[in-house]
Formats: sequence, C-alpha cells, structure tokens
Amino acid sequence: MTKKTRLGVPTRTAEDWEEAALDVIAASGIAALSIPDLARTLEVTKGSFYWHFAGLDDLVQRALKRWDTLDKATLDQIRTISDPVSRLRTLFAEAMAAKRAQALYIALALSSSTAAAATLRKVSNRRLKVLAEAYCEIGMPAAAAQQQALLAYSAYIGGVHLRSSDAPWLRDRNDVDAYVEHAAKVLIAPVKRGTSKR
Amino acid sequence: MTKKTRLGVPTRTAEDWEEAALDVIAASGIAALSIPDLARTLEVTKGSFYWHFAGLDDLVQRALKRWDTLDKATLDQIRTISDPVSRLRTLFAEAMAAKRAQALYIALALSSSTAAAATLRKVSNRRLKVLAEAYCEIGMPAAAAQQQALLAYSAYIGGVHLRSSDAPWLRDRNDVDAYVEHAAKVLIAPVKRGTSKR
DNA sequence: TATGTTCCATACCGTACGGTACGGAACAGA
DNA sequence: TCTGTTCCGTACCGTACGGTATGGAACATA
Repeated sequence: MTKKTRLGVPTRTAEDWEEAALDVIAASGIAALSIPDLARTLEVTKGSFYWHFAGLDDLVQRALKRWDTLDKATLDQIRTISDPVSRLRTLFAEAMAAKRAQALYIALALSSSTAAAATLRKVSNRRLKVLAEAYCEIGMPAAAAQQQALLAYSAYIGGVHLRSSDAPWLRDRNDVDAYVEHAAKVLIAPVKRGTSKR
Repeated sequence: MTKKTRLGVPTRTAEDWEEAALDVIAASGIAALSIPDLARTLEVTKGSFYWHFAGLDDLVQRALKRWDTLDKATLDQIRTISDPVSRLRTLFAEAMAAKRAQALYIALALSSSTAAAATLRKVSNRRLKVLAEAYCEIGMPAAAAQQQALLAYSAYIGGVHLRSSDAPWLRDRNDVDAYVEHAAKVLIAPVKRGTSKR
C-alpha cells in the first residue's frame, strides 16, 4: 500500500503534522506552535489542519503521544542488550546522539502544560527504570542503583544541554565521544567494585 | 536615598520590568513574553513600558544582561571559598537551590535567540571555568579537569531538569540533599586519588 | 458519465499582540 | 503659584493568530 497522492504529490497525513509540530516544539517550544507556520512548512493551508485535527490542543496531545511511542520503541530496542555495562554505554551514546529527543525533553520541561508534564514524567520514568535495572544487574543494591541512575540521567540531560547550546565544548563527534567515554569511566566503571564505602 | 513614589506607591523602575521579564522567561520561555501580561502583573499599562524601554528586544537584552551580572555576583561570592572541595560542594548545592537561575538556563537553551545564546554561553563558560579551576586545584591535570568539569556541569544541569519537572524524584529538600551528597561522592571524592587509570 | 468521499483553499470573524501618538496627573524646583 | 520633568493612562493602528464556514478540485467507485 503506497501513500495517497493528489496531483502526483502525496497527501498530508496526521503524522506529517505531528512530525512538523514535534520539530517546532524541539526547536522553539510548545508556545511557538503556530498553525499558519506549520501550514507554510507543509506547503498547505489551515484548511488541511482542521481537517486532520480538532484544534491546537488536539495536535499537541497527539504529537506528544507520538513522541512517547517513538521513545518507547528506541528504548525497547536498547533493552535487548544483555550485558548491562554495554547497555548503559549504548544508552548513553544513543541518548547523546538523538538530537530532537533531547531538544524535545528540554522544550517540554518549560511549557507549563499539564499534558507535556505528564509525557515528560512518563518518558523519564521509563529511562530511569532502565538505568536503575542495569545498575542493579551490575551488582548495586536497589537504593544505590536508584541514586546512581538519577545521577547518570542528570549527566545525560546536562550533556544534552551543553550540546544544544552551540558552545565550543561538545561540537563535533570527537568531543561527544570523549565525553561519553569519560562519563562511562566515572559513572559505570567504578560501581563494579562495590559502592558501599560509607 | 529612598525609591521614588507616586501617590504613595513606588514608581516602576526598569529593574522592576526586567525582574518580571526574567520571572516570565524562567517560567514559560522568551516566547511567552508579553508586554500586556507584564503590565498586568506590575499593575500598570503599556505606557509605562514604552517609557522605560524602546521595545521588546530592548527589554530582553537588558533583562539578560541583568541575569548575567547577577550570576557573576553569586559566582564571585562562591569563588572566595579557599578549599576547592568545599567550594565544589557549595557550588553544587547552591546551583541546585537557585530555582529561577535553573529555569532561566533551561528557558534560554530554547528561544533560538542569538542574544539568549550569547548570554547562555557566557554564563556557562564562567561556571565551567570555576569548576575546572577547582578540579585543577585538587590535583587533576588540566585536560582531565576540563572533562570532569563538563561532567559535573552536566550533572548539575540535569539535576536542575529533574527538579523542575515535578516528578517524584527530587521533590523535597531531603531528596535534593541526598542527590547532592551522592553526586559529591561520585564527582568530587574519587578524583583526589588520581584519575589517570587509562 | 454520475455520485459520494477525501482533502484542501478561500474568506471571514473575534481577539490579542507590538508599537505609536498624545494627553494628563503627580512631583521637584523656582 | 508657575514651569518643566517624570511617569503613566488612553486611544488607536496594523498585523497575526485560533477557529469556523463553505466551496471546490481531485480521487475512487459505480
């Protein structure tokens, strides 16, 4: 089954609008969502939008839901890695590479929208759970694993930030790789030989 | 010298507008800035605004400059701590406590405004420099200190995020204290006995 | 060819914004 | 009391938004 076309060019789907909305949200936040702007980037008019969606809130909710499922899919993929250490490394590296997901995370942190906050909590919970599980498999007790997962997740989010702000720190791949390497050394390697130093 | 008054109530200053603007930016981003809204919160009308400022861009620039100087002041205060380890701890603890500065950092990371990006880079450079200096004083080589500063700064920014998203992780002071404690143990303590493990 | 559906363009309304112009009340100084 | 300045209210304009209503062209189906 191919996509529906119209005069040769493909017809806009709800997913097209949701993707464009996610791009805008990632770039400029939920407040920057504008139906005319989206229509211009999709090269259609508002008439198309109100055919697919009931309104702006409808678009936001469905776009957030889309991001939620996309994020779950990538995380389920990573979850299949058996070795917890390499799983942690892949988790970190992949997270640092997914630029839009990073920007989305940042954007939703503002927004003051209850739907955005709910989605954010859902995604964070999922990632933190995977992190804590991995640390548990390495051999950390549950409480310490939770704390360590929080710290690692914070380092991830922070790295995302430093990367998004076009500063001279994490510009090219080499910098990012070195950062991931260093983070892995500090956040993964030491815990293998016990954390209960008290 | 007291503040100028008018019919008893104090007259609005440019700093009042800048403070209100920073609050809005921290809460909802630069895109959410609205002159009528600000006027309502200050209980005046737009006439007051255009007396103090040339326009919206003028307000944004001066508000960002204000935040820059405020941030520099607090950082200079922390810089006076002689012991690098306790300096790092206070830096971390203070950063986790300054909620508006956190939110501002997050908000400016979006915004796609060149002025915001410049301010952000300036503030980040300052904080990273202080961090790297402290790690150097502890005894790390310069390159490693830079990497460690990046990681610590990332952990800070990430903690900020987890704190701003009203999740059940870093809600009350106890959680934050525990997080700071754990982060200090991982990010400060180990480096004292050498990091060159290769 | 005739018909119903899909998808989008156009036109329009009410609202709220950024910005300008102008007026006027409250103060300080003379 | 008179004058100039400070600070702000009011009125207004152009623009852009969210949303609605409606028409119509392109498709599938018959």
